[in-house]
Amino acid sequence: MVKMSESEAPRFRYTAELAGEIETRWQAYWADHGTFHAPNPTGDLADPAHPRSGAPKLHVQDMFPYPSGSGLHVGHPLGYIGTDCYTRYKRMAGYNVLHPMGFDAFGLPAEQYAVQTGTHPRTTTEANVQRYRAQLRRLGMAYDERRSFSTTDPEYYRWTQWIFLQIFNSWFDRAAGRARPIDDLVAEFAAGTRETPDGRPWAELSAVERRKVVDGHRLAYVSEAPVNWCPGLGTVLANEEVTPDGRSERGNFPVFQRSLEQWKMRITEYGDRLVDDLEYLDWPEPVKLMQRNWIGRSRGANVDFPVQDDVIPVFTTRPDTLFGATYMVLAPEHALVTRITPEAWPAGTKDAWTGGHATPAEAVAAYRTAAAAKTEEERTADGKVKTGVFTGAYATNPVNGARIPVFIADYVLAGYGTGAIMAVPGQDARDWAFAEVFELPIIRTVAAPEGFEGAFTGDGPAINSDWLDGKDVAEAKAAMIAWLEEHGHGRGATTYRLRDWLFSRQRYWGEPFPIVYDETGLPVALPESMLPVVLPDVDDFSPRTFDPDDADTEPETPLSRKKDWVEVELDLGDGRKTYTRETNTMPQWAGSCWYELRYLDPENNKALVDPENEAYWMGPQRPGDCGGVDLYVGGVEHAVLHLLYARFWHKVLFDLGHISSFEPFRKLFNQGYIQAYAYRDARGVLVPAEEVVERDGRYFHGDTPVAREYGKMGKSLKNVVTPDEMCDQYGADTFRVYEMAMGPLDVSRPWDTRAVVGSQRFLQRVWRLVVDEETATVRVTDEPLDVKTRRALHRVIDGVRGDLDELRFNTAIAKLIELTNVLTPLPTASREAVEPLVLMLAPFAPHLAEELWARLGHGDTLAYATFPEADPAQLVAESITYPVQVNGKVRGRVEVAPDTAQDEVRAAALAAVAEALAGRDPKKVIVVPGRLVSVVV
RNA sequence: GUCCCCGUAUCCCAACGGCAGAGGAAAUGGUCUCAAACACCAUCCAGUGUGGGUUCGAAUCCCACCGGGGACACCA
Repeated sequence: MVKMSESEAPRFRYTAELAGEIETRWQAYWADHGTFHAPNPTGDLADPAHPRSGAPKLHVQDMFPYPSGSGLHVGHPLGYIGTDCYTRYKRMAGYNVLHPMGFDAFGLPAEQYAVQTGTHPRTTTEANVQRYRAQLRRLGMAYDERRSFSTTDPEYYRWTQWIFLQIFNSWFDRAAGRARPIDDLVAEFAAGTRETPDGRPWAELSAVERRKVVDGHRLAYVSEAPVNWCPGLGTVLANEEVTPDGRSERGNFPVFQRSLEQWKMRITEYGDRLVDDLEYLDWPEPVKLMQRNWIGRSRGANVDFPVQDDVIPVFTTRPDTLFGATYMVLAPEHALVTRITPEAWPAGTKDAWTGGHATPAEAVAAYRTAAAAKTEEERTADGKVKTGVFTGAYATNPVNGARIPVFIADYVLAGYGTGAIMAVPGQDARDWAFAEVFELPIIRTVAAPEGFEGAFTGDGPAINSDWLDGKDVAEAKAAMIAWLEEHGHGRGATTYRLRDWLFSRQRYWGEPFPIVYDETGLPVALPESMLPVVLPDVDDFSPRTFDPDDADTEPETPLSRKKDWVEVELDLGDGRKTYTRETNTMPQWAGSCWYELRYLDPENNKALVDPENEAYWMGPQRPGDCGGVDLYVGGVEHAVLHLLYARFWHKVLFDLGHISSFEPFRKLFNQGYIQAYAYRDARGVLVPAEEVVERDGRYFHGDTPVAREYGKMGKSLKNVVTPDEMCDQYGADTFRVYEMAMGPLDVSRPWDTRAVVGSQRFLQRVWRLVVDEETATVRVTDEPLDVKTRRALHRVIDGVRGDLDELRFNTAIAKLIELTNVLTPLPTASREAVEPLVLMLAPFAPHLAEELWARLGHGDTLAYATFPEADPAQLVAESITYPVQVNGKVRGRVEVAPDTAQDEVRAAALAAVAEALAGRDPKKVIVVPGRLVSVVV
């Protein structure tokens, strides 16, 4: 098809073939000349002679991809093209632009492929990275290729391991609210300024005891704790990697709670700062909200409720409602349940409370068994109907001595707060629902509005609350906390939903820990000089996996089978000894937790980043600024996981003085997705989307009618379109312009190959404006523009700059098309308009723009040419046409000079609509300068 | 169930509270062609999801509802 047309089209038309030739040539030029190298202030990448050396900086970054085996489809590069257009514009506008790209290359698919085929994951990964690089180069991305890396490069993960050691070798000083070196903690213990856990002097502790105390404070630590064990994957998972219905995010296998010894990171200590510092960030509100939800900070109080000889602490956000606490509920799994359960039902036990059982012990046992058998899904699915059972025990409400029954119920979660609550049905919808089922008293302690039914959770004066009466909720909370603390019944407290980050995985394809164990079984950090700990080759890449439903299994790591690697003889200061290596590997998130920093100084082998380079590219820009990447573009699916972990590591590095910014990404932008239609025939079988045709609004595959559906682009839906196909059929520049012109960057939209031709026609018109299609001669003249066209040109320049600054690429392109359409019919193509047009086109269609720029007689790349600036004098219209409205309807128009006084406009307007007024007196005349005149009669 | 975002022409999308259309696709007609495709020219197409309100004036602001997408979902 394409070939036929080329044989008869004018010889020098801008076809896909010509575009391909131009594109290949300019890609080579850019690579050969290092056109997009960005100079650093210091170190290997410093270059004082660079045209942007010392210029204002701009650091723009994309969320780097995992290089999958199937390569890029047209949806993947949307954000990359967006940042490329933006940074090319900003570079021309005078900024020193850092726009790098790397690869998040550790991860499960390469490992699973290795398990199936025996191919080393490194082989697969490197081949995929090469393919991605080639695809991105073909799209004309202006990356500084010197700054590219994969997280799997030993020279990269050496620093990932180095950061792990920083975290391992520090602790969180709550008084200071920040991380400090672990040596400071040891010094405090030794000096006696900090008490040891059991109160004995530091000197009396044995060496092993001391190490255990210190290890208990490290930000990275090993602990035996309930974790998410996924037998189907053969590994444990972080909470964030488990779906709400209790399955693995990857693979969708069942996940079980098991108590296992694993590495964790003390991210919970940073809960407050991770919430509070969101204020500094220019991020989409939904993402901030998701982070707040995930961290789940609640302020309130812990209150002690005596139950027989025990004291059960509860956490509440509403200490002000304590007088309304009419019963207590423990989670079924709560440790004290058995102890407080008496032998017989006390007098006055209601039938509804016993579940029909003869003794409390029976009732409790039956309820616990039933609750344990339920999955997480079942527990929440029928969440409306409250279930539970009376334990037979009574607690004492500390504020008024009231005797209140203690229940167990599965609406109280063992893992949150203290696993027990005081129930205040008057002010809590869940407690209200439970109280109705179990006929429990309801006492309102906040005055509800007249006629209000149900639990009232709003603000209002306290009632039925003795000395709290009349206070509003906030006052009452504060007063109650003070009272509890004064009388020893409780204290103010803050709880988080966030848990410590499970950091070890039983996988092969990840960063090894820089940790060994000595004869005590305690971890020992390897010194920096031994980094990187290189991932050894093994024969078998798979962790031991199990029947996905078999919870009673134990993880076994691939590295543990490599005995000659695991056992190692080292001198770590105590002479040569045998140590055992840690055989877990780090989770995939590790490499992406800090890559924004390595781009700044990728070849530095003395530090992860030189402080001067970090301060220049990412440091705070003004007092009160958090610093960070100026623009970070990626999908919203990383709202919690990656972005939370990266913020955490960044803050630790900040605390330890390695960097000057305390947030990694100042501005975040979530790009939309390109989705695609898929088609099924009557049997429900997918047919290749490219073979489907539309006739009269219906869709056919051959002669078979097919049904259209809308979804992700992917092999499974048989609707993949690749950028390579688009480059072959139209050229990379056309593809770039099309993706940017389809709509705003943050809006998802369907792919439509048929519509791409519109962008090609546009570029062809621009080409034709400069180059004669028959002779290839340049047809641009030095004749000045006529006055009207000049004004149009400057309006477009002004608009395009404004659009680009706000990432509104679609409207910027529309304005360039508009300008082209204005210039096309003119008898002569004037340089005065064509050159700015070519420069403004450069961010979107860089190859074509470079080619035209060269043909216009410029000897150098336009990457550093000045982006056109509008002449303010040209933006003032020579005359203004005012529509004149009478009662909201346009009844006439007047044309006046731009500087006409309002009175004159008013007079002219009234004259213009005299007929419509028909002699009526205007009640009111509104003149909106430069816009319109509105007459009210 | 709660919260957030979005509903403009056949489709993708524009429009500081001020004449609803910037741009693209499709469709229709034409120029070119032996013919077709490409290219070029022209034409066609909505009163802004629905109902109220504020205003001289509402796609835009407010309220309710409908439809689509997303987040959270016993977190005390």
